[in-house]
Amino acid sequence: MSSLDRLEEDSRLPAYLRLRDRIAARIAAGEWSTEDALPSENALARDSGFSVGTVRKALQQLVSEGLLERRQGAGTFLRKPAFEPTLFRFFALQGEDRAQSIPVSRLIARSVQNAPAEIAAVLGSGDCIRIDRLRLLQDTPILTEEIWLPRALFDGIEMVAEAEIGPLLYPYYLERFGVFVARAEDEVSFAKPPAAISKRLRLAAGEFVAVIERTAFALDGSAIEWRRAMGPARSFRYRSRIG
Amino acid sequence: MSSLDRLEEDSRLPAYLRLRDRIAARIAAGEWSTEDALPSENALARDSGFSVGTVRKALQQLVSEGLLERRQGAGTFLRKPAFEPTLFRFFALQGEDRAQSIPVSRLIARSVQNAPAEIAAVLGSGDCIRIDRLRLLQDTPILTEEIWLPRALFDGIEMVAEAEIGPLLYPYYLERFGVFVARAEDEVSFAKPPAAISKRLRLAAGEFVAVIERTAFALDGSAIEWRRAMGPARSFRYRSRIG
DNA sequence: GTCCTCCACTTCTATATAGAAGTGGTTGAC
DNA sequence: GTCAACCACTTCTATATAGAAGTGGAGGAC
Repeated sequence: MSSLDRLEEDSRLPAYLRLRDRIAARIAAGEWSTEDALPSENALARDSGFSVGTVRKALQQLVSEGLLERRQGAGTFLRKPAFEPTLFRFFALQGEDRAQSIPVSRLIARSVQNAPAEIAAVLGSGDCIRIDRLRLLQDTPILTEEIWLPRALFDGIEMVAEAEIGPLLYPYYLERFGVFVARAEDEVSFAKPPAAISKRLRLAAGEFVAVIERTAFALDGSAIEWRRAMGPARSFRYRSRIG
Repeated sequence: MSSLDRLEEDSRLPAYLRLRDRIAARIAAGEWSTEDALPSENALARDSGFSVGTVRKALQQLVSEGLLERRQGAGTFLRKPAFEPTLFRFFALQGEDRAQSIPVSRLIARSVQNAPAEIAAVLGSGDCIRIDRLRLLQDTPILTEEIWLPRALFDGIEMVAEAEIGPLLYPYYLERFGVFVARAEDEVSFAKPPAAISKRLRLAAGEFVAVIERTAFALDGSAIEWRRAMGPARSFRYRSRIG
């Protein structure tokens, strides 16, 4: 089931972009694993029929998209993007020992559902899977998440054993479903939480939460995931870089 | 007073990076205005003595840094990064008419002050100018800002007529002081405001604020400005893009 | 005036080539 | 065994050249 089949090559596109697409498809198909060198420029040029310069441009493109990294003298390597750490850094631990404690994920519920209109509009379809997840740090609830995935891409994820998924979702999306998260957009706000959430996070009465609404996108720009995360506003800290 | 003088060219750097630095210096010196075309690749190659390919690489570098944009057939142009719009988009107007109302800036106080230790550490000097500013939308206070600038770079800004500064600071930094803001780091959190702030924003008793602490950096990576903005948490919305 | 064609100019694509710079393993001297 | 020299291999820099693709203005047909 090569991903190449689905890829109708647009001949109006310049050669280096078509080559980029072909390599990206092979990456998505899992042809190379992380920390494993891709073929060299010369080899790719020979195999593809393009010149070395064109191959370089295609590879450079993939580097700028964050898919590959190249090390002079050593080779070209797959780069697994590290999204989750940034998300978890949102909620800084109050006091002392930050380093030693390990965040834990617990799946609360998974089901096939019709997404609300706004979410369906973003994802392009209302036929969705909903995942509810709680993340804890030293048995203290830090973050509750509500995650919506289009069933067309992630069919079956509601049945997988929890242990198989692991604490990080984006790498799992890639490995199991061939879906690569290229970028995301966050929207941060503050709100009074519904009673159920308040209880789940063990908040004091009237305590506010920070709300992070995130839309994740694939390389081609289509939306892949929508999620809403909430955590105690008191300990909230969101870092972001502009420009 | 050409910025070139201060720039000791590191001869170990590859040619395209040295050329990049030279062009960046000319940009920072204000040689070209926005929406004004830079010299063509051919012209730059002739003048600099490098080949066209090397010039292209230097320009491409500046594009990827967000300083320039190139339009095929038309030319290479300065790109003024649009920071302030993003900052103002933080606080969405609650209800109806968003488009037609125009945000207003009002300077509350300006003075030469010794910065607190944490801020001095970031800016590299405690000898600072402090600006307090209030931003309003339809006469409603939306955001109060406390801005710290190193006096070495911005000496005299505390005396300038308010009308001259205008509502946007970063363009003014560039025009008046030759300081170019290349990127910034934001940190968003949630807090109970001091009484003075609460009053200034006309908040109800016990109402919380969203806090945005921003450090702005120049091209060379040095910190140029630190600011803390606060606004009612209720109407707060922060957008950010990852990856 | 309005539209069309053409032209000078821009950036972009694609190729070829030569050597520099860095990496990692093998080989050989000691 | 240890170290250094070497080597095959990688990516990176730099140059040159030819033509494609897009822009914007000038000049002519009507």
